[in-house]
Amino acid sequence: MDIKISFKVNEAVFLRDPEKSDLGRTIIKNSIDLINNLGFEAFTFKKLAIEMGTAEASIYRYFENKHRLLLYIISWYWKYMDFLLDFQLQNLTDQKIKLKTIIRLLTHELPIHTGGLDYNIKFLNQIVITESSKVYLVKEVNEINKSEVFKPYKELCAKIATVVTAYNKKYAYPKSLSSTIIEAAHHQQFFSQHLPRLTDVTPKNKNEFACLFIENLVFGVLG
Amino acid sequence: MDIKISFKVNEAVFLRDPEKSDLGRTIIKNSIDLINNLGFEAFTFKKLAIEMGTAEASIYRYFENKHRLLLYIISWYWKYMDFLLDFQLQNLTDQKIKLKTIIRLLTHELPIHTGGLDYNIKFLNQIVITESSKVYLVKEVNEINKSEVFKPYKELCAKIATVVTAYNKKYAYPKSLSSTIIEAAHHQQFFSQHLPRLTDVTPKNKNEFACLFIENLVFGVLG
DNA sequence: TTTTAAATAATAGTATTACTATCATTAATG
DNA sequence: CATTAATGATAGTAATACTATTATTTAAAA
Repeated sequence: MDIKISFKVNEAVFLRDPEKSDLGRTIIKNSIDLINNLGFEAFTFKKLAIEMGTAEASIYRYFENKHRLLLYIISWYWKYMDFLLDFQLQNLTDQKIKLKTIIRLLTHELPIHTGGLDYNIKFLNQIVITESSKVYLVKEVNEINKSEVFKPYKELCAKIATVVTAYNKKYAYPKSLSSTIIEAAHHQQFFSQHLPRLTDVTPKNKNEFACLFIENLVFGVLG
Repeated sequence: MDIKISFKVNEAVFLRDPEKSDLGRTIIKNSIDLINNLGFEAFTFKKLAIEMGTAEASIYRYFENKHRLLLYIISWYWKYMDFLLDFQLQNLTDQKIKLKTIIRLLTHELPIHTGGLDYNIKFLNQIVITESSKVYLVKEVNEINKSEVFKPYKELCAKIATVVTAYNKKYAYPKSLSSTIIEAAHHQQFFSQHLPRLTDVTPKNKNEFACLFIENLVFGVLG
């Protein structure tokens, strides 16, 4: 069985759908590699074009600018996370185990799923940790938000909030808790990698640290 | 009594100390206004120079680039926050009240303190919310960190962690909780302003929302 | 007060970035 | 086979992110 997973990212994000052509898919694949390599600030369409052996203009036919490309990648990730969540929560009835599954998913590298993901998952993970907040922390956030491109993030957040509420009906801030654990998952991973004194990471629990901290946080608040 | 508050920002951040000349102070003051206006991405030294009626080259004598300028502003804010914290925690003995004071400080506009702050505090606050994470979410974070420029953030975090531990000696993640509440304070304010569905904000509690959420979170985890 | 040094203004210049436009070529579709 | 759509190749422009030079002003030292 050779399942090919693909997600529809909101059309407002791109000019031409990169899923629908070889060039498009190559753009995404190489972007993930190059953004991971250079960081988003130093990443340019010119460099990407050279890397791919294509013309800069060709990339501009797919994305208005590099911010939109990043938004595409991050949206794709959110959709994928949403899918994995549905998949992994299937048949679970214990809300505590559901929450643990969610936290585990948010604080670890994406599992390599059967079927053709030719994106580098390790790199994608790093990009999400380091660059994802840059898609909304911009002056034009209200404008961009009008075209509903942040919907995947909001839906993921809403889905987690549902489980939070199912676990504790009296808790007053399910959505804020959800967005906080998503963001904290990224921050605590980034900090434990680069600025460890902002965390309580130890050499021993390096890989599990963010997961442990957030579990403790969530079940602390929710009881 | 006319107290002039000033904080020494790590010398590695600037080329020439902006506190020590009129031009330097004007650069900071106008930067805060202009970054708030344009957002950090669209902000340039050229535009700043025009705004100030000076030459672009003059600004480059103070800061290597706009990232360093932002780092200066954010460091200044961290130092100021640290000072305010010392000031407001003075004479408090109840650890719960201390924590509430900290949370209140982190989730509200800076109080306008007696004495000459000619920076626009409202703007500074918005910049911290929207732009502060951009100072460390960069590829060069390890390099930059070597020159100790993130020390003010780490010290602030450590100070909050001390109060956390004083409140609950058994809690295992005081530093991670501290960095999380600092970051969540920013995120939840940003989200409640621009992407409210990622939060549980209501029209009624708009101003107090982030504070209420984080208080609930902190005392939920710490008991 | 003069001399000297330091800071700033004014101007120019360069490489890179962030695009847009044009046109020829290739591939896909009907 | 003809037509359309996608790509490649090339050029060009305005803005960005700087560096360099020289003249002028201001401040400090002799």
